Amino acid sequence: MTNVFDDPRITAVGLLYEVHAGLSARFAAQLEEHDLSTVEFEVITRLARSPGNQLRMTDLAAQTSLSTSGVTRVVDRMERDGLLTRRACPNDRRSSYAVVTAAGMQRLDETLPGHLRIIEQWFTGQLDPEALAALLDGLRRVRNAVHPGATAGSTDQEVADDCDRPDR
Amino acid sequence: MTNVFDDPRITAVGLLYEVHAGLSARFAAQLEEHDLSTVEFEVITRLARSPGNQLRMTDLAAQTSLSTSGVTRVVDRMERDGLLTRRACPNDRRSSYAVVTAAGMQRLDETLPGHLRIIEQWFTGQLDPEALAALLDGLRRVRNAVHPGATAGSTDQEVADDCDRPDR
DNA sequence: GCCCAACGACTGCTTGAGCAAATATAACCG
DNA sequence: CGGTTATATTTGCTCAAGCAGTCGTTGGGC
Repeated sequence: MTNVFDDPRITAVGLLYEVHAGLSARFAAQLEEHDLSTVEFEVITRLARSPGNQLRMTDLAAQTSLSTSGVTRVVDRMERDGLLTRRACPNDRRSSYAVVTAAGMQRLDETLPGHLRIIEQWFTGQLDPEALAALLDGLRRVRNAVHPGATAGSTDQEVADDCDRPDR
Repeated sequence: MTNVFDDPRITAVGLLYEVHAGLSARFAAQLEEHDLSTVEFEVITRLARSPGNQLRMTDLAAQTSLSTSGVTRVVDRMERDGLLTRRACPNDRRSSYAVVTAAGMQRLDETLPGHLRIIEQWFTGQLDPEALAALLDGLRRVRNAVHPGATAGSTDQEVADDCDRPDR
């Protein structure tokens, strides 16, 4: 019975994947209560954390797990549902912005607290502070190695400089 | 700029997700060299680690991320490609087994070493033993909490008892 | 100013996955 | 034994996502 699949490396990956799957399922369940899919939540979050609550379609694609055509379609749906709007970029008529509407911001506001609660309940709250720190530290080091260009957070170096009227 | 999205909980999840995405991408790239998709690899692995290199369709679905209809179709494709065969269950004519063929086992043998190398290179090898242990311990605890019925490993309690002629 | 390469968004097509219905079989109960 | 209920798999339909091609726009070289 001493087969390859008991290899600790396999086990390690299995663990990571099970945690991911488990959390994803919890998230999906909670998001569904607010009529949001996982990608819609990701999209609206990325937009909301960006200056002016907007991003060009391409940048949005770069920050999410989607291709540009995927973004086109998610934004289509979300625009239809009133969560987002497209706005033309005044300086470059090829580009357009996806902007979160008031309704979209409200939906996000309704959704976030529960989302944070779930993270707390099933992830961060499961470990005492040192253990959590150790976990995150390990993850961070692996992330930095495997980095597919991530740290996607605020990568907007000088984006939204001259192409943008961030107010409104 | 002190917005909600800098919340450490969000960051923690982001880290986990980036690690997952990064590793998944590496895996997919290596698997593609051997003409296997992620789910195909998951399927063939689950089967190969099971007694007789086979599993009933339903059990296979339970052990993977797929629905039963999803399993039907993956097995369709893999059968067409010669990696798997269906075999009728002699005791229950509703059930059928998916069995790994010799070609399937060979494909898996060709694929696994590289797969393990990738895990080592980008994941387990990134941390010294204690840090890795701490990471895995943290993951394990979160997994046990969020557990969607996982520990999918050798859950086959008394499966393949009377419904099975595990030999050829 | 003109041309051409690069770029941004969108669309047609294909693929893979899930849900729900259909089919076949099994098990149970009287 | 006959009927009802549960279980295993497959199939029809729908939908979301990617790739590759299209169209309009931009910017640089000359």
